[in-house]
Amino acid sequence: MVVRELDADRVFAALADATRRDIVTRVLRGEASVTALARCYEMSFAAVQKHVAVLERARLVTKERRGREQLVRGDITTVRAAGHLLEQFERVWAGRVERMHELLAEEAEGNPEGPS
Amino acid sequence: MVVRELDADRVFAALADATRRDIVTRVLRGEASVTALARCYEMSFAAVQKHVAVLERARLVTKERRGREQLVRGDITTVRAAGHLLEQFERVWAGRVERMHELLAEEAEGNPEGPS
DNA sequence: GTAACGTACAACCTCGTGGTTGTACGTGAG
DNA sequence: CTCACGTACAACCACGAGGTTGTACGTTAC
Repeated sequence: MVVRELDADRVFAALADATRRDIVTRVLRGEASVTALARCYEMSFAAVQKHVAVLERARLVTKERRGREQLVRGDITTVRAAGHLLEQFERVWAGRVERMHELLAEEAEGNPEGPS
Repeated sequence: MVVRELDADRVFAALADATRRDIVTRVLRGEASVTALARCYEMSFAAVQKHVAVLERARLVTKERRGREQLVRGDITTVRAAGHLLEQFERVWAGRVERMHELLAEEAEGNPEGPS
């Protein structure tokens, strides 16, 4: 397996919100309970809980029960998987540039073996 | 300027759709008109047009009029900017690991100058 | 045991998104 | 000039996202 299947739709959608990106940053720095996270933002506990749920479905965070608390921690592997997807765009783009160079080279050489 | 201000919300939201990611791939490989793109997908022209508009607002693509056509091309710099944002998550995560190592080191040394 | 805490979830509202069809307008070809 | 083409945009619909409040349930503290 490629470490794990990446649900690109869910991951990018989850990252498309400033609050959620902030939550990811916090729990990447160190685990935190849902209520501890909720205290950081000016919105209801339920709202934060939903954000965490979105991040969990995207596998950007994991939850682990400890006593009556639920500890949330960031999952760096999913972040990396998203980064790799972006790198694929880079490769596509680089490939296009390479093809352009080939064309230019052929023209400069007077198309010795180019298409008729 | 940091090359240009990245609107993370818009960029990630734009990337959170398979059709739009496919469009980005195509126009990163080589420019294409909106109708040419529309022919690639089983949805109305207007729908594809909207997707392109979303990508344009996120600056993932640029449009340039040529005659009666509108040429769409991918903007690799925005893709890179998004990648750099993901790398910031990596750094946060790495920083946490580093701090963990410091704590372990202090414990191993018997906390010669640690907190009372 | 009881009370407070941390969590989960349902119901509800509003707004943006992704799709449709229809219409209008500028440009290029014949 | 005329007509087809490429594009733009408005109106509409269905659905999910993001927020709220209220309620319920398990767990810890006292």
